[in-house]
Amino acid sequence: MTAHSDLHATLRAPNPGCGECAIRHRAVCARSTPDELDQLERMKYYRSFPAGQQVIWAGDRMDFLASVVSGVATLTQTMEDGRRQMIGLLQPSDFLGRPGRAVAGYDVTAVTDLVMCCFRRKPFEEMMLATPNVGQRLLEMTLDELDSAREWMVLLGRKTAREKIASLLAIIARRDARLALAEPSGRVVFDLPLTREEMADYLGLTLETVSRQMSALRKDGVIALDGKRTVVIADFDRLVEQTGDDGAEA
Amino acid sequence: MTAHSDLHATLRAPNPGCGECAIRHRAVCARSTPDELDQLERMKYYRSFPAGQQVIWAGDRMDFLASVVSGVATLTQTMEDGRRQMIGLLQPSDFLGRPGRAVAGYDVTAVTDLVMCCFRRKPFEEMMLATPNVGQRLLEMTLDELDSAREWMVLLGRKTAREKIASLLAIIARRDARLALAEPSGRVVFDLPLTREEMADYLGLTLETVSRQMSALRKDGVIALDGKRTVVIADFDRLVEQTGDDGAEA
DNA sequence: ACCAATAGTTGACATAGATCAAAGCGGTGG
DNA sequence: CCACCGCTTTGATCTATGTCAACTATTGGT
Repeated sequence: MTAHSDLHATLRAPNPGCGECAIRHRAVCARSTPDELDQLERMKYYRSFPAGQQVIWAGDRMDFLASVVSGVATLTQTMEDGRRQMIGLLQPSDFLGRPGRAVAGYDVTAVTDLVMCCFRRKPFEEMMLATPNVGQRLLEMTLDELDSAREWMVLLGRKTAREKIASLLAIIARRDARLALAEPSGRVVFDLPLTREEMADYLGLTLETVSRQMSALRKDGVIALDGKRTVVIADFDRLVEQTGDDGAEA
Repeated sequence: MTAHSDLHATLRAPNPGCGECAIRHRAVCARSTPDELDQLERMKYYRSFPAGQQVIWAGDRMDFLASVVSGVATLTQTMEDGRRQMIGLLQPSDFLGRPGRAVAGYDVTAVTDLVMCCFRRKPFEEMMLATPNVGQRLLEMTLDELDSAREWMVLLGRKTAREKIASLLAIIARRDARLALAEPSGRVVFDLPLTREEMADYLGLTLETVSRQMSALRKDGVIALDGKRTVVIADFDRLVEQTGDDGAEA
């Protein structure tokens, strides 16, 4: 949980220095020189969003680009008749926005309390032209995102409901482990940041199917639930066997 | 790789100059200076592949990066039990390979006769570090690919079989039109570069469902077929209505 | 403490698309 | 010219997942 003061509103939070930043070594700024960090420092501001709040609507003008500092945000696309598909899940150090395009392509929502480090668009884009480090790092990050989007396409196009759920759980477990700099194995415990409906939007399923498959995995002893949101995995490898892919994946 | 030389094999084609290159203004080299083009000229070689030939297998070492000059190639991922999902469709000017990672992540197949302009990895990567134009252009192209991967995720996760087929036809029609620098509208005619099975792999369907939906669209007068592969669209807007999205898409 | 609201579960039933099977249709090589 | 092969179409049936609906559990407000 994070600082927000009044009720439902976006907050401009105080501006920690890049030196102490938790995502310093993974974010767009990972390769920036001290001099560049100074510049970034001058164009940046923190914003917080409470869980559930919309960060951006598709079609909105976005005058900033940003790194997620803490919390989780989703990117979703909604069809005219209301069908929704999640197309991205932003975690700490992930980047939001597209240099060179000021109009958002999709909805962005804070699913947990969220803190973002926002860069004013104009100076950020100028910096990308003037010096290579940010751009090079962003290319690398974008290639990684493209890879995971492609893995996601396999999930959406070819996996069964059970495999989809297992894959999502494995992804979240891996991400949590990564923040702790470990590879998950054996017993793993984590909190689901998503509701059943959000999981369904992620997986191209209905929330009922998600619920049923969670129950099935529980009945089969692959997972256990502590409350609705805390997931206990007795044996991580056993979970990975249910994902349909060969374990060697990212 | 894969230098092999005989009958059904890859051909090293003569090396046209960048000056006359058809994809010069859209490919990774779009922003390169004459000086940089000279450098690229020295690190590049053309290769041709006949329709149906595998360009790369997932896990192969790739000592080059490349632009598609002409023809169409697919990127596909195969699960252990044989389920396949197409995760990319490379058209002229599209880029293949990942700077900084020499191992292919997925299978690449020529679905039509294919010509690629290959760059030796080492000098290409050095050039990306030394000068910004290639890297900046590649970032832009990668962001575009990420956008279309995300559109694709919506298709895979939420569209009906009929909408998927209509979407694919619209995408191919748009691509063909783009090469002729026009927006499709009214009557459009094009050749499908894919078999029914490849379409199915693209769309997360079976080939039977693809065939049935093609027949249904034909019966409903949305499309007409001339042979199996030539598609005639009487009214492009009518097709777009069947895609499920609001026409304003890329 | 209670109520209302939100999130999740479970059941009964419907259906889009998968699966299994057979047959048509062009091409190509003998 | 025929036989074969890859591709496609079409039909009959099956099934995973969606839909609709009722019920339960949890949470936060008064």
